[in-house]
This record gives sequence, C-alpha cells and structure tokens, in this order.
Amino acid sequence: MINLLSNLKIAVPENIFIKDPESSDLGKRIVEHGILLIDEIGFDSFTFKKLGARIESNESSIYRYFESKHKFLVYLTSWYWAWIEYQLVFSTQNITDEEEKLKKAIEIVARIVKQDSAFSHINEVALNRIIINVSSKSYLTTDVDAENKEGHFKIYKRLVSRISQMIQTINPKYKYPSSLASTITQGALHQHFLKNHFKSITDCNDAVSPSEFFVQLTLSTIK
Amino acid sequence: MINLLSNLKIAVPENIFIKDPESSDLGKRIVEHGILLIDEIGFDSFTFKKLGARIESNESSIYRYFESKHKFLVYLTSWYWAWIEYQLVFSTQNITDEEEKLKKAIEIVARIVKQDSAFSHINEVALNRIIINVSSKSYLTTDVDAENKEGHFKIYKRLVSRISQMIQTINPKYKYPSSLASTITQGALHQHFLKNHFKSITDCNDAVSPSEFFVQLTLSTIK
DNA sequence: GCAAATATGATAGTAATACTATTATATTTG
DNA sequence: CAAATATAATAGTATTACTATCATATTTGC
Repeated sequence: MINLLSNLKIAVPENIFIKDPESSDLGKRIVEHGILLIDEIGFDSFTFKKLGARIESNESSIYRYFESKHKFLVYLTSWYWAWIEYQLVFSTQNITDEEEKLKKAIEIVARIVKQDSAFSHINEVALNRIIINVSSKSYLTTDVDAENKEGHFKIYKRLVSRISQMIQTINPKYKYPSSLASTITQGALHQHFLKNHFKSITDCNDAVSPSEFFVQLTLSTIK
Repeated sequence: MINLLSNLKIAVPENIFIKDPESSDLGKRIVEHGILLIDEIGFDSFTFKKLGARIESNESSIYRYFESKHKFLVYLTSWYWAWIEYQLVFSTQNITDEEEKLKKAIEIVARIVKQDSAFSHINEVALNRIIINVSSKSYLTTDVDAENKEGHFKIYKRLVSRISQMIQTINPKYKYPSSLASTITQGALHQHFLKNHFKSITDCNDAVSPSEFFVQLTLSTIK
C-alpha cells in the first residue's frame, strides 16, 4: 500500500479550495501542519493565524489556498474519505465472495488508522482522530444545502453508496441498504468517540472493535 | 400526555445553569425564544445579544442564567433527552411483552416530534429540529471529558442505558447492547438529518421512517 | 409600609476571531 | 532580463463572547 499510494494523488473536488494545496510546497505544509495543529488544539481553537505562525508563513498566504477555516475542514474530510474509498476499492476488488467483500468494506470504514502509511505529507493517524472528533461539523451548518449543491460532500456520499451497493448485491430484497450503509459509516465514528469519552454507553474497547460490532449487526440484519 | 406533563417539571442537572430558568418569567422567555431563534438562524449565528434584543431584555441578564452559549445548548439537549426519557418510561411501563416494549422505546427516540404538546413555554417541534441539526456540537468539544465529569451528559447516557437494558432483557447473550442502543439513539437523529439534506444516502422518507428501519435492524440483530 | 435584598437593565470595555485589502518583496518562467 | 506569479507584511473591520460596573426596578421579610 505504501509504495502504491506514493505515486497517487487523492482527488478532492476542485471547488473546495482556491488553489490546490498539493500544487506547492507551501500548500503541502499548510495541510500537513493544519492537521497536526487541529489534532493538538481542536478545531474550534484552530485559526489560520496560529497555523501561519507555526509554519512560519502568513495568515494571508493561507487564505490564498482556502477561503475559510470551514472549507479547510471540508477539504480534510474529503481527502480522508477519498483515501478510505481508495483503500476500500483496492482491498475488495479481488474478493469474489460478496459477503467477505462487505465484511472487508465495513472493517475498512470502521477501523481506526493504526499507523501512518507515510505516503505523503499527511499524517493519517492524526487525521483519523480529527474525523472522529469533528467531521460532523463539516455538514452541520446552515449552508449544508448550498454546499451540497456545490458538490462538497460527494466523495462521502459516493463511499456510502458503494457500501449500499454491496448490501444490495447480497440481498436485493433488503429494504434499507442506504440507511444501513450510512448508519455504519457514521456510527463507526460515533462508537470510536464513545470509546474515548463516554465508555458507559458503548461495548467497544480494546478487545471489541466497532468493526466487529457492525459486521455482526449488518450480516444479521440483511439476511 | 398534555395534562399530565403540564404539572411536571423536566429535571435538568443543576450545574448546567447559573440560575434555573424555570424559576422566573425572564428565564422561561430566554429558553422559549432561545429555541425559536436557534431554530430560525442556526446555532452558529445565534448570540445572547440577538436573543436579548428579541425578548426585549439584555445580554447581561441572560448571562445571569447561562454562563455561555455552549452551556445553553447543553441545557437544551439535556431538557430534550429528559423529556424523551419521560415519554419512554411512561409509554413502556405497562407493556409486558419485552419485545413490544423495546419497539415502543425505539419508536419514541427515533420519531420526529409531530406537534407541540403545549405543556410549557417550550416548542418541542422546534427543539427537535435543533437536536437533529446541532446536538452533537454539545459534546464535540475539547472539554468533553471535563464536562462529562461534571455530569453534563448524564441524562443522555441514562436514556441510552435504559434502551441497553431492554435489549439485554430480551437477549442476555447479545454482546453489544450498549453499542446498539447508542447507535439507535444517535443514528436516528442522523437519518433524519440525511432525509432533510442528503437524500441519496438514506432510505428514509415520508413513507419509511427511521423508527421502522431501526426496529427491523434491532430485532433481527439481537435474535 | 419601608428597608434590605434580589433581579434586571444599560453601558462600556476587552481580547480574540475571521476575515478583506493593500502594498511590498521574493521567486519563477518565457 | 522583464513580466508574471507567489508569498509576506501590515493594517484594518465588524463581530463575537464575554466581563465589569453601576443604576434602577421589583420582591420580600419584618
């Protein structure tokens, strides 16, 4: 995976950024340290000014890449889901047993990223933590509908649709493939959050993974 | 339900507010119009200054009830979940069939509030929309752990635990009662959100309710 | 019925935020 | 080497999320 990915560029919708951060050294540093800084201090405390100071650049320069702090988060979540989607497609394409395929897909969206695959300037472990903690803030806004029209969430929706397709293939009569797929994708993040902060309302811990829970849930439901 | 509730006070942990808003006319107006204003302009645009203007009171007076905008949201979510918990306990207590009981409980946490039960100054329909759109912002903060220790989320956790208990009663061998209960509670809100904004990744609509989806999911999973 | 306590209102002030605008200085490219 | 482009520096703005202070109502206890 490491070598393969090193020659790939994860494709994020172009209208999310003003200037593609992958196109320059500064852009990459913005993304690299943006992730680390959000992971350290949280998205609410994160500002372009602080990021500028950290990378010894200027707030105004960052604004030439991202029109707002919010769009930066949308960029990061899109990048993350595109990366997960890549792994999902790559890891499931050679599996012929449809059930095994779905199991693998669930495992990929529900697992925590254990180590940096080091193919780029992006620390996926830190990014994964950010997604668990704040990804829902990228769509919980008054402008969701406008942003959705702009295609800001299309990668996420495509990923959920892929899982929905797998479910339909296994059982074409099952009535709720999309709801189940979106419940898995979003629920897995939630279980990770609960495991870290509200242990009493989850069974997930070091021994029981969200993947395990959702695999059992999914298979028993659609059969 | 209407008459019963009119004599009841929904109990919210005391340390969430500075002064109990139920204890005065101004306090009730803060809550009443706070809900309406957040519903209208969204939580991010909502400020105590705007609320003060709306109720012809003063920003500084509102700060005497709630120490911050964030705590106000925590108050509203606690009130909401306490209200849901009340309905759940009330509606299920006379059901002897454990499976029917669980079905009823799921229906209550997953349904949308259809009309104001009019027992107080609180518009539950608007509050329900707020919960769907922003409730996760109440815990997705850097201070979750500190706030959790203070008991800010105990009502929500107690509600999830009740559902978890019902699941355990039906099948004591099922391994993930708490994860399932938290997935239902949080997933139902998410399905409502998707239905309103990302229709392509949900099967829920006017004909198919989140309740229906989660009842089928739950019963097939735990049996 | 009045003083004391309490609740509310009005005003001002503050540091930080999330930007925009402008101008200057590097760096790259044709 | 000039022109184009990228980055940096500085300043400025409206708003936010408060805190602090003082004044004025309103309620309550005696």
